[in-house]
Amino acid sequence: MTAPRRQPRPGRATIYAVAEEAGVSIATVSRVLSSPDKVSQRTRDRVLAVIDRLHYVPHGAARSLAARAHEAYGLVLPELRGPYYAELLTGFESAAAERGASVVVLLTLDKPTADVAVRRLAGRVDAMALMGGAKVDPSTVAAIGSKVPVVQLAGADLDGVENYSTESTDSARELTEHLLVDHGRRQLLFVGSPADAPDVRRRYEGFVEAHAALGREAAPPVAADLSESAGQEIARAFVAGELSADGLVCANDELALAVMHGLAQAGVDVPTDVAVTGWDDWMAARYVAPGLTTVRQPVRDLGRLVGERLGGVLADPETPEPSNWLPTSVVLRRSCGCP
Amino acid sequence: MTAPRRQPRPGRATIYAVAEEAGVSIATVSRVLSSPDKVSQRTRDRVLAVIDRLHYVPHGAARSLAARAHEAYGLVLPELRGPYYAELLTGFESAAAERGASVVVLLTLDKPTADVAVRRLAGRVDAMALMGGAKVDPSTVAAIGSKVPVVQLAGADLDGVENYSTESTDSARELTEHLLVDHGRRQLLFVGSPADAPDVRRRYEGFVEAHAALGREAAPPVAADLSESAGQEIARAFVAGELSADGLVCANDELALAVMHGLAQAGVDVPTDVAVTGWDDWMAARYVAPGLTTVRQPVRDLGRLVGERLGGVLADPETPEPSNWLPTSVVLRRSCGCP
DNA sequence: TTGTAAGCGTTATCAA
DNA sequence: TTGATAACGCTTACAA
Repeated sequence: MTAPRRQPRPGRATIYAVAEEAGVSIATVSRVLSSPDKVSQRTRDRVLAVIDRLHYVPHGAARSLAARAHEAYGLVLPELRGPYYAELLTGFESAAAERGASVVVLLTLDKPTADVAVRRLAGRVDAMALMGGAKVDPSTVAAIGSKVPVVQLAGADLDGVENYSTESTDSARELTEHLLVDHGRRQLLFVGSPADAPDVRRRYEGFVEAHAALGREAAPPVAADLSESAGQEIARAFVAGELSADGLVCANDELALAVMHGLAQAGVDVPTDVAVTGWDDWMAARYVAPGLTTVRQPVRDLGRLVGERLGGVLADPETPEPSNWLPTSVVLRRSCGCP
Repeated sequence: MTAPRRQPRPGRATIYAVAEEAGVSIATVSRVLSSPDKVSQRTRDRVLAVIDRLHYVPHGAARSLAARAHEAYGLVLPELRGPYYAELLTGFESAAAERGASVVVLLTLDKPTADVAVRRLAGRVDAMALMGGAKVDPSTVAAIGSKVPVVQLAGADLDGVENYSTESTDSARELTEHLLVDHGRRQLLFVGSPADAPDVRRRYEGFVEAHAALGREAAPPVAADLSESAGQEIARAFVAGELSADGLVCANDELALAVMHGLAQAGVDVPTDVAVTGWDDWMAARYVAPGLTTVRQPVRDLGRLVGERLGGVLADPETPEPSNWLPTSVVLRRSCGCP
């Protein structure tokens, strides 16, 4: 029996309360929880019974402090709209959970002090993943990178920061060539803002490459958020004649679907009058008419890969870096002109 | 100047390193961060400069331990598919962030030891919200409820646990009556598993009530997950004649859309041959043809409400409980038979 | 197999 | 305005 340091404060039972009740030292209680085999059967049972009766739950912060591990990974995302981020988080959480780590999610959109929040987060997790589109300042990335392992997701290529993403440029080129060559489209427009996110930029690069390969010049991108309202606006502009094209390569499905819908309402036929393509292959893409031609990416796998990678470097900093991109595939449906 | 307790370990700078560098005590460094006005301008500037130079970030666990607050809220969800959970999380995170709290997300689906994870989570957060569909054992809820404030989201009515949800039964009754009365449907089937989640159960109750109000008896529910594959299976069964109905009231949009799509492929006309309705009003619902009649819920607001509520009870346990349900609205489109 | 005791890196109380 | 110092609730050598 050990000297109890405090009177049984109401609220949460501590390891001291359990130790006292069970007539053992706090070290033994700790052992019962973390290395049960180092404790005799009898003692273990007695302690476990008390733990159960008192609903004892170890204080996470105290545990983290003593064990020098937060047992948590951070994930920084711009937002959660659409299927992309949710899938990413699902894969990430799953990998984290398998390693006994919780996931702390930080959404940066609409947060004026996102960089401060990211720095703060770095003090509460063992490692973190930053989505490129979250627009965390490179200086912040560098600062926290010196404290905890940090990787980027679909981010810009920063010095010394691993970057994991799905393949984008090649698929965008393939898709664009398909429109240009197979469907003979003459005037394509890329809808999306390359400056907003590195992966959108890579898609636009593929768009440009496809044109270049045919000796043509790609039009500059038509700026648009990856949102429904941006899509409606694009459709309006198109119908109003402010935009002229026979093919719209949209940066994601949400945008593409909104565009298609707006076009259809104005009597513009897709794909006859204008082809439309998206990116992500979310569920709705195959449920609308015409079906949306798009690019499928293994986003959940990407999240899982990154979660596993964080676990890897944490376990051993020398762990070799895995392949940092995942293959995507073009999914042809009717919106591009395919039968 | 204070006695430095440790040699400057590589990796993370501690408050001691900052104090030493700035020639002040750790207490002063702490004050600079938490109550800057209690420190003289000169000292503050000097300390801040060092903090900046060293990229000092306070150790979250140490801070939580000393300050007796984790500065984190937990959110337990079954999964993240569809727009519902992502919206919920977005609202929740936003409210948490405004209160300086991080959000720890736990996904229970496919986790054999979800209850253990939830208990563990209770030791790392100041308060938590549990989604009803996450199927956390009531005994677990009770156990952790004695340690930290806990509320349920769209959950079952448990003794002593606040439950927040969107209104369901009334809207389901209204929707069902609309099908029965306005469209003269004679044979409706509810597609979904009431036992899987309390809010699905409440929707089915509304379905039953509508029938009862007309002196009819509702058919038992047709079990189905809220998933695309379940929807395909339902469509197959319908086409195969295993299910007979002139109206399908589906538990959510994902399910409804998959059913509609499967039906359309088999040449069954919606709504002529069979009406279909969903729940959630996600984006795709208005982009498919025919548009999906569904129920719109303010899910993001719900998440925000719950986050605010946790902040409220934490700040003052006597904070009066806010209204615990949010209104929903039936959205009529063509899939129910409306023009 | 068990207990003692020294941290872990902060916050906050009390003096100075 | 600042500095000592005692918690905070654990983990983990090291002893016994």
